[in-house]
Amino acid sequence: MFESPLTGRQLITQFVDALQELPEVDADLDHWEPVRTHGDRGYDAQVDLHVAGKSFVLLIEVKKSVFPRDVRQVAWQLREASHGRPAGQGQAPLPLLVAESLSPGAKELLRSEHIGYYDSGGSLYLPAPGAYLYIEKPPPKALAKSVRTLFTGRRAQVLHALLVQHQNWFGVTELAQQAIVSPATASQVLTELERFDWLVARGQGPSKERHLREPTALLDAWAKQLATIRPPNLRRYYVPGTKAEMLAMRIGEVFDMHDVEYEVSHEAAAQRYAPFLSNVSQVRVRALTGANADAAIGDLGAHVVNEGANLGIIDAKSSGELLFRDRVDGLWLASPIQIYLDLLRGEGRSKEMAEHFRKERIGF
DNA sequence: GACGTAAATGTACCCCTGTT
DNA sequence: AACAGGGGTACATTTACGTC
Repeated sequence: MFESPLTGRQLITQFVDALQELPEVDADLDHWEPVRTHGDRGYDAQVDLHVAGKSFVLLIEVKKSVFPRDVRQVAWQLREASHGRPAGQGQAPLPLLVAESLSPGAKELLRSEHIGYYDSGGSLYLPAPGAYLYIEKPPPKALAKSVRTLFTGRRAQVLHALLVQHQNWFGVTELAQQAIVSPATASQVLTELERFDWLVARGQGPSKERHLREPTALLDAWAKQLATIRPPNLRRYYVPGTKAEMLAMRIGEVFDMHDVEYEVSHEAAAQRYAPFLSNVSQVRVRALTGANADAAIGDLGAHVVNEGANLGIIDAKSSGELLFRDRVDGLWLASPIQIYLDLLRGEGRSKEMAEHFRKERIGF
């Protein structure tokens, strides 16, 4: 595949074309500096804009992908440029950022700073006096994808580690060990989070450490992301001969006996941390797939059912999915973060329970 | 020298598709 | 239906470089 590597030139052209297509708008690219003259950190291009009989000069800065973190620096730079330049026809030139992708947070910041923007997804914001333009489009595919992958697989393990110990400061290698990922993966996730301004850093080089400043924002974003991806498969079973309140313990014993890595999650686990429901009729377990797990399920006398299941199995392909499980009273319970995320994907009253649980047990 | 980061490279796996 | 091959994805590993 190839990632359309739009050049700055192409982006600008696309932007000017987008303006032209609007009614009563005429735009000309009148100045383009592919290479900056040394020392001049001003702007990349200038566009003359005529809209509804008024004329404006746009000073344009081009970037690949822009996050809130980048906005601050660019904002300052463009301000300098527009003040430094003689105003065209009485109007002060308007600063505008053109990028291949702009994150939602970055757009919001730009709007509050009254700096115009355009991205390759077609979003446009131009706060010209007397000629306000605002078009909101979903973020371009590349950005949507980079956000989606942040919350899956190994990367999610890094987020999990950060959330579980959100009060701590971490070096990359230390965090990588805790999350059971490579240092490179941990580093990538951290730099991505920094762009969203959810992280603070102190020190540089080998002594660099990071801390999750916005655990709420991160967990909210994760929850939001979950809604867009399909929930993991659940295998439903009925285990005969055990009373509901004893079922979890029984399952735990048998899984331990067969050396199956597992964790109880959903309602049954939440109930043990923060009682909410009067009774829980189904125990949901995330377990490492394999012969051992099959043997354990067989030993329980469990059989597959469509209705009336009292055991649900969620397959885990690596023990990274069982990160931060906790041994409580002889039973492995999923981490509070994992329980919350699982409950959100559940049915019936489980979303309600998720929020109760987050408030009571997670606290942010 | 130890660590952090980015880019290049390697690898295992999955999904799709066309063939038999 | 079974299968091989292509393409894509998700990570790890390697490498090179910068900073402390």
